[in-house]
Amino acid sequence: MGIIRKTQSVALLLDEFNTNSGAISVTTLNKRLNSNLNKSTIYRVLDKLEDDGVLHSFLGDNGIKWYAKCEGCSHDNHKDIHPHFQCVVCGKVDCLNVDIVVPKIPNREINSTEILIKGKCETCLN
Amino acid sequence: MGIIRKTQSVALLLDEFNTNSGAISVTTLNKRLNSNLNKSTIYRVLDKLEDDGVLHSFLGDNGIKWYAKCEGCSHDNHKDIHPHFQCVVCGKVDCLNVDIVVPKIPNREINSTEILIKGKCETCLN
DNA sequence: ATTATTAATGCAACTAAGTTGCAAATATAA
DNA sequence: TTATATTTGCAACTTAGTTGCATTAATAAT
Repeated sequence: MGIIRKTQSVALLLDEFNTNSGAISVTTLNKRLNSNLNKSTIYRVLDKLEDDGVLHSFLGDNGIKWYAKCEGCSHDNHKDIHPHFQCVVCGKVDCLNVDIVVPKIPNREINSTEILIKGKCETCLN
Repeated sequence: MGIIRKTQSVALLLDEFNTNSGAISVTTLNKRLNSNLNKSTIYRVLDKLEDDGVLHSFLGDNGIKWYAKCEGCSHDNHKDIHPHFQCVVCGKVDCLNVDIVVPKIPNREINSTEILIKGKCETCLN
């Protein structure tokens, strides 16, 4: 079940994603908002926003959860399956607007695919 | 730095990978071996075996670390970059012998790519 | 506008994965 | 057989994430 009431917590969290491009890790959100929001609240609201198709989540480098805004997703159709890119220098993560073809695999049914590409981002290249 | 001495711990852990096909999660190894080995030892030995190119590691569904035997890797050349498949029913994880083409991305340097495919495995399909 | 209802929040306590420092044990070299 | 240095176990710790419950605050009903 997703978001039902428009609360301060929801507004604060959504604001983070509206004022920043790219993905944000849960640990970063906790550090940024811990004076305003309890960590349980942060986890619960993010979970609901994902349910609603507003955010999508994925695992970054150390198994830490990241969230980013969805484009064209809904509750039962998370359709922007795209790779994520994590910079090994600055740690920043972005969604990549790239298609990667995952071949069919004999005798297996594919539900979803998570692709994490690691390397150096634009700003850290030089 | 990798393995230097041939200890009981190393033998016990390697045995797990020799008698089982597929990948094994750290949590499973801890459950299986906790009467023989301390968890610190398990983490440390796995780490060294990865350094030596005997095992490779990756993150499964919930950010839990999995290990599997390498084929043709060495300390400074982990060359079997392949996708991993995790069954959403039984939780089993296998290495897939499949090539997935990751396109070059403008203004970024790609170091590595982790691909986790989720779905139903052979045995859980029916 | 006031009250009633129920979702959302804060809090504290908890679980589980993973790490670390240090003393004791055990491979290997001398 | 002894010396040395790696490896191990242990206990204590860190951090991500979860849960139950009482309180707070949106929303609906009056």
